[in-house]
Amino acid sequence: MRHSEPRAAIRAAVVGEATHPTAAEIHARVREQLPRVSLGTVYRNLELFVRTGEIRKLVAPGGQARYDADLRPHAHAHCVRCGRIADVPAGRQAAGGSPPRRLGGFRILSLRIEYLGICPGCAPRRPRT
Amino acid sequence: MRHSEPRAAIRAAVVGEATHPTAAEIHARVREQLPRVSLGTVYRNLELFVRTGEIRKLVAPGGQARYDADLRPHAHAHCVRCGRIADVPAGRQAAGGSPPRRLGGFRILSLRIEYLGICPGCAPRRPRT
DNA sequence: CTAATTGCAAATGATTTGCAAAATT
DNA sequence: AATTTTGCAAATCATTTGCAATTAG
Repeated sequence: MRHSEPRAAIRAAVVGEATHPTAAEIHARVREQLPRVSLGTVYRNLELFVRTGEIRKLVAPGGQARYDADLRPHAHAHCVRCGRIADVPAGRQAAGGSPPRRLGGFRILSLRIEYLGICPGCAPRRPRT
Repeated sequence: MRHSEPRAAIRAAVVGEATHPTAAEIHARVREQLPRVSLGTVYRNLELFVRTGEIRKLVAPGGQARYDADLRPHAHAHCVRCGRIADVPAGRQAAGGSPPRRLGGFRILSLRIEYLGICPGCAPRRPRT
């Protein structure tokens, strides 16, 4: 893998963020510095990073993929309203521990624990009396 | 919700299957009996069933959604090669237990535990010496 | 009779890809 | 100089939607 400005900027936009950005969000951030970078390039590089194991791709129902540069095993809380994803510090529930190597004939590579719910920002604010 | 032939056939195609079919697979099955049913109708009904809680929708990285009529809490093993999804009998790992109601500000609705790996069918068969 | 449901086709939205030009080693 | 990477635009793929016709209650 060669070095390039767009690549470095894309990497920085994922690694520097704790927000699990989407490809479009990453694209926007990269463009602040390098306005000519295309969305296609963002996707190509993210895919590359995922394949080399540098970052992880998170899928959510009915939305864009999000990318996570924190490789430590941890769970996520997905907001079913806005799609936001928050980290759940390991240890809360069964989050920790590495998965078994085999399970029902499958060779297991990784374990994903995802909580679905409503984030604070989307919580229906009860009218004050 | 009214009754209709397409709806009944679509329901039967998900409920009768332990294979976590995709919308396209369900469509194919339904068409064996009712060849005029459109894919749009399949999607509309599946979405309806999901909203009423009759079935559950599973998302996988880079592929179609799959539908699961088994509502008991259980984990899934996703094949990263072919996309197939197998049930993981609860109790194997931390699969069981209902999630906490709140977590990091989120109101938690459900918990998804997904193992990623290679299914038996996709396993690279080691040449017999 | 009235409202829900359908088939069809067109629209959408995210992601991918072909290709010639530009950048990296 | 050889090869990778890019920008752009067009292509794909899954899913959704508008609408007039059909069907259920």
